[in-house]
Amino acid sequence: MPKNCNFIGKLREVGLRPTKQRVKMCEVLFNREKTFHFTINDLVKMISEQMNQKISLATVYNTVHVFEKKGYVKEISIDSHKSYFDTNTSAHHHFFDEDTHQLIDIDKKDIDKINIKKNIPGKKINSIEVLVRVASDNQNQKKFN
Amino acid sequence: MPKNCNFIGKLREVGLRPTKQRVKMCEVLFNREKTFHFTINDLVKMISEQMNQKISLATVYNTVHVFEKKGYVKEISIDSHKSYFDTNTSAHHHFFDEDTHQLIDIDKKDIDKINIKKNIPGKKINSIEVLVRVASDNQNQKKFN
DNA sequence: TCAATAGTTTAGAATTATTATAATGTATAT
DNA sequence: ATATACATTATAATAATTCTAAACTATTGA
Repeated sequence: MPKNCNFIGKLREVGLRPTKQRVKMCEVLFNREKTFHFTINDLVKMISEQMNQKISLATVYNTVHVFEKKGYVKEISIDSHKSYFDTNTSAHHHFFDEDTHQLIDIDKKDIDKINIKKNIPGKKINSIEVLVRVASDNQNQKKFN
Repeated sequence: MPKNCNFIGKLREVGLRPTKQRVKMCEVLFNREKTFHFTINDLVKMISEQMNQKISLATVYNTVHVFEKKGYVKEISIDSHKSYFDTNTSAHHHFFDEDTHQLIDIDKKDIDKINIKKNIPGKKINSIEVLVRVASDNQNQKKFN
């Protein structure tokens, strides 16, 4: 979603009423240069800081999930104990920094096309995603292959 | 872990007392031909069925996590709402069937080596894993790239 | 414009997955 | 055999998420 766009219009387009909570969420999520990775808690914190009024946790959960269903954000599976979301909804790859728990997009050009030489009978591939776990170079080193 | 091995000895090797609960868990997890993917609930159900005695949920949680720390099993991040474990602890790739919620290993030879052309300064790669989501061919089709 | 209504937000309760606790039970070393 | 350290258990606690029902608000159309 481009910067500074008309969030009220965008919300109407997908059949959502442009309430002030939703418009504020759009600003926090989409009014930025780069892809944004967040957890529900991150979002509640940021919205609370930017609004004179408190926002309910349930509203943030509900609205994020509506946005997910409508394709505005996408959930990333990294850690089964926390839900991470991404404002980049295309299938793409990530670094996950195990020290800081930060997600970083991997540019499509920085990874070769993945070719799966086998398929599951009767099943179609929906997505192929790579997760590269990284950590500080001078500690916590594990082998990989 | 090979089939029909001495679980009591294996447990002792990593400093775990071979209680009947742990031996039973070993049998369920490792006494099989192929890699096994499971959730804690799967395991409780299977163990309960195979033992005359009930096993506590907490024991299964605790023991699975001890096994994980000791490198007998490995957690797989697929779905942020459920923890999947795998008896294949090497870094490898998976199909995830979105219809049945089943995990299937991808053989190393069925996927080309992944080459990441960029790195994060000061960070070392710990693992590279690919997740291929599949679903029934005649429904639920999404584009991928 | 302004009420009717359909949809939204909210606080708090409910649910689910997981972890901690404290009492009881058991494997092991001596 | 017995003491002791470690395990198991039922249950309580916690954390993340979802549900609920009442209050609130944006939209529609008279």
